[in-house]
Amino acid sequence: MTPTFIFVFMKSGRITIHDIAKHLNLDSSTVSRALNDSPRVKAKTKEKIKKVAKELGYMPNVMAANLRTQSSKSIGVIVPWISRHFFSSAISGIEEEAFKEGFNVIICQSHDEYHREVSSAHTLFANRVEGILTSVAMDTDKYDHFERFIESGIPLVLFDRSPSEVRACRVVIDDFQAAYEMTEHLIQQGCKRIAHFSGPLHLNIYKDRFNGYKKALTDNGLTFDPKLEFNSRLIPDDGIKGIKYLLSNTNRPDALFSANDVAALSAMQYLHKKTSLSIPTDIAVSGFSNSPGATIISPSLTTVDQSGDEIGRIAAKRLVSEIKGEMRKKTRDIITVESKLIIRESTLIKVSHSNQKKTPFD
Amino acid sequence: MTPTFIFVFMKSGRITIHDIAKHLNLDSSTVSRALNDSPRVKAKTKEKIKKVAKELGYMPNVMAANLRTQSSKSIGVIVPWISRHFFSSAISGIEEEAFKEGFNVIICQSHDEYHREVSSAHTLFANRVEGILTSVAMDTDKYDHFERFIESGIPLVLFDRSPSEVRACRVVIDDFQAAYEMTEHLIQQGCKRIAHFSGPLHLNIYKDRFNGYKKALTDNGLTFDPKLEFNSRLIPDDGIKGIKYLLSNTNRPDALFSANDVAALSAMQYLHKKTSLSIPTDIAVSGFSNSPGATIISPSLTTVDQSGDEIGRIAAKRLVSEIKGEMRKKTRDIITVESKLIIRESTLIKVSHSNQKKTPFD
DNA sequence: TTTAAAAATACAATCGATTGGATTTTTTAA
DNA sequence: TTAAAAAATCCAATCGATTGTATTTTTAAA
Repeated sequence: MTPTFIFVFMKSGRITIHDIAKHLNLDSSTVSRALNDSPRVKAKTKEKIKKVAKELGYMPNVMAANLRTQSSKSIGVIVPWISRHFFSSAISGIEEEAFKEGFNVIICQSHDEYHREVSSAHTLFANRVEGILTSVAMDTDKYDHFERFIESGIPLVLFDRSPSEVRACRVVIDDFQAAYEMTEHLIQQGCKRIAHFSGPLHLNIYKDRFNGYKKALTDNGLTFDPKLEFNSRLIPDDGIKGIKYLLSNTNRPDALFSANDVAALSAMQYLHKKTSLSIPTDIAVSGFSNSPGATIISPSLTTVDQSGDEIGRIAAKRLVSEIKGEMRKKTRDIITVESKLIIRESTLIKVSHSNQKKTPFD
Repeated sequence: MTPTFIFVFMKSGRITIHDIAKHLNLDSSTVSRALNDSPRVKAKTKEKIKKVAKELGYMPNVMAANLRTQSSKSIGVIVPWISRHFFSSAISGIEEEAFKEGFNVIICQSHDEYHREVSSAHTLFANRVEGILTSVAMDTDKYDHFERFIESGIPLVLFDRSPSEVRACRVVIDDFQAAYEMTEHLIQQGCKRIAHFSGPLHLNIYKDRFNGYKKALTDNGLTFDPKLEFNSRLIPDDGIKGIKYLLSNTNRPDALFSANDVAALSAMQYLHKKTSLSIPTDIAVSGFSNSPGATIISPSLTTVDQSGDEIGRIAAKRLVSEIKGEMRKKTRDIITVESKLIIRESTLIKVSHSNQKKTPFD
């Protein structure tokens, strides 16, 4: 290689398979096949080609390859809020899995707004993502923007908030069962008037949690009192409004099961600062999601652990296998990920042996 | 348009500019120019073309355009942990800004490991990202993997953990000043033996915080006692180890300033559960970052607010303007984002009027 | 009406890798 | 030694949009 040659390379910026081919007096097609380990190239030739490629610092131009193969090697993710712990954990799991499989992850957030979700879906479609992972916005009650992917044969996997109206695989936890167990736990602790903070009920997760709660009540001889339900979007402010509402009732509850941790935490803070009620003896409190705050608050919050990381990982795995065409048929499978009741101080009225855990402080 | 024609379109899947051109008996170059609003195409022709494009449901093939223009329209982000609140907020801000400018955001996480950071950088380079945003891993103390971008003229912007060894713009807060103010605040509260949880000191942010702390001590007539420094990676476990260590000293501190919230929070929990010391009267505690847990813990944690969202947004803005070539010279600017001392209960020994804030519970 | 200038459009190469088919080289068998 | 089979390599089209240059059409001026 002459100095002039080097200069040309430097100037043009990047090495292509043609440069390698020229170097070895071969055709670029042979170089391409060699680098892709095609059986059509002799082993010895492959070696030579790979050696030169390395020497010249060759890096394949992903865009060119993608154009030719009509594959973008990227998947899209739409979540309500990137910075919400559950979602960022899910993204983390998705990223892990996707990168392992050679996919890039393009992230969008809907801010829980329908129109933003639609526009993100458009953007991802235009970017030719090979698959979509999403947890829908609270506002979303129409699903046409997803149909487009389904019609184009682009795999779609829903996780967490996953409306059954969408014809796609769903990765969820058993919200009904988890809520049922949580409610039974409260009943076992002796609670009789158990209140519930419910979320938007057009979203299956909140509907299921609500139903699990009601079923556990009736199965245990308690009747569901509509006055003990407070429906909201479950943002911090709603927790305060909700607990205020419940306490304003003549017959206040002796337990609160919130459909998410966020609202439970702010309700607890309200109880601490503005009332003399103590948790859990006067009122037991539990949440849902096992957010980081649950162990920070005192008393620590009983909740349901749903690993965002694991859900994200599993959803991504499924998506990739659909993209690769490994699925017999892209049916509307429901993949249920294990969730777990985490009993902490906020509901432990009767201290039992099995519930006394080692703390990290010992 | 004949039915056969439609069929061909359907079958081939997607409409290209050539299809539009054929439809109107024009050349594809004219179609391309029309869709890009080139002045070389008559207004009337543009209209016709856009109308047909819409009718046929044309969507540009981003990959083809990118290949031709040699631009990927995407930027890469490498952060230690996607799911850490500060970073997910930063990503959120980055996403906002990038999408507004038509860039996709490809996310990688280093898990605070050097080799993962290197391999992420490689992946992003291979994907021809047009710019990189990063906060480096704790383990990272070599920076060659970034040089490659700089040499190739690919803009790089560091935020948060941003070693000055890298020849790139940095978006940071004034860690020295913030730590200085925090320490002075503790001194004003009457604390005399102020301990510090320091982070890895090869990272500028932790070094600056440490230095700001020491300077404030000496400026206020206190001497820095090395026994009151506990150095670690500041993970939750380190908070416990650190406070245990400090309490084992003969002369225990009356204040603790942790270089992050995580370690401060776990130290506080240890103090609650395993000692009879009360916060802030026996020992005042403060952290850094204003993580969500800071308002959940009781007493609420005094800390320094650094908006991840804003830092991400500003870093992305800068990166985009470097990509667009709007910078005169890509000098190693340092952009300082405003941070703010948030005084809460964990350090409020003397209650002053100015510090009494309205709570969201009123 | 003619012609030069300007505007609009067409042509064709290009980005870099992939891939079916054609051609050349090597191997194997007769 | 030669022909057929197999292996290795080359040729050329392709993916879809972009863009410099060439050509045609329109407009304006003489």
